[in-house]
Amino acid sequence: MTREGFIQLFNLPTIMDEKVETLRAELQQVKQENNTIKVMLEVLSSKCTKLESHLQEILNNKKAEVKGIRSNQIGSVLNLDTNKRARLEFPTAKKPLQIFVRTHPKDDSLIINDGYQWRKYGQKVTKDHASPRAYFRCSMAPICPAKKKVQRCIHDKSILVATYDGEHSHDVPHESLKPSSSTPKGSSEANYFPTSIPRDKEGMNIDFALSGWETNRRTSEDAMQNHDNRSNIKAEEYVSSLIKDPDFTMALAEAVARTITDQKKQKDLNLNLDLPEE
DNA sequence: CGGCTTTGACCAGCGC
DNA sequence: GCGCTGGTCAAAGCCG
Repeated sequence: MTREGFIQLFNLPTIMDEKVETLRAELQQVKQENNTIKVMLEVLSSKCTKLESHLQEILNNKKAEVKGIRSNQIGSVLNLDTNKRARLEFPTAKKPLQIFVRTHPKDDSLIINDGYQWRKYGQKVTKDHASPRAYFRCSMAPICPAKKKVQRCIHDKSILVATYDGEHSHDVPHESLKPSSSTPKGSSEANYFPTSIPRDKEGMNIDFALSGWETNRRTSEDAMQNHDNRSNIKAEEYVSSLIKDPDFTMALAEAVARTITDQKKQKDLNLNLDLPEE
């Protein structure tokens, strides 16, 4: 055996250890990506369900039009009969807008900086969620009917799901797209990409928090924090144009599906090579 | 002191 | 009618 050969043989365990470490790191990364895709799939699936129900609703409405408005008249009479506790009810939008916001994993607050000033009026632990749901009311105008519910995603607790009800009765506060000074003391707010998604596009809104999360996590965190007003508005315009394109949603779904296929291929390859699986 | 959050109590709707 | 659940109220306490 040559001298070089002996040295190589002597260093073999170290080389193997390094390789194992590299492979472990890669495996870990793939696992994380897998989790992200799971969440995205869940979101897409829920949106698909919403679209289906919306379609069903449209079909039902068409049927109702054919039959006439008789049933609606009966319904309104029934409403008048109710002798229930008078709640301050304002006319709200037909469908709530849902927004997904990524927060720091260690941040357990339910506060999202979306440019408006919200006052928390309740918190509840719901049946199907381990994390509590917080209820907020817009406090920018005395009689603003806008409300929102904020809850953490079941599968990824770093993601906040905000459901908006009602429309604001005042102007959009562009200035406060940055974290506002009126923000509750000491609370860290979630990074937020403003949207101007029309309500009729509900179900097609994009999960800003999720898109490109794994591939560009660090960049997006830093970038979002450093966004100034102008870039936020630009982003808003850009996102709006994307959302208006129905092909974009399809392309996104295809991309997710492709990623899953690629991952499966990689896994099969690893198995063929007899690589250890955790 | 005003504005906010917290939290237990209360209420309405719904299913059984 | 009853129990469960989600949504809201309101008193108490905290903080700048």
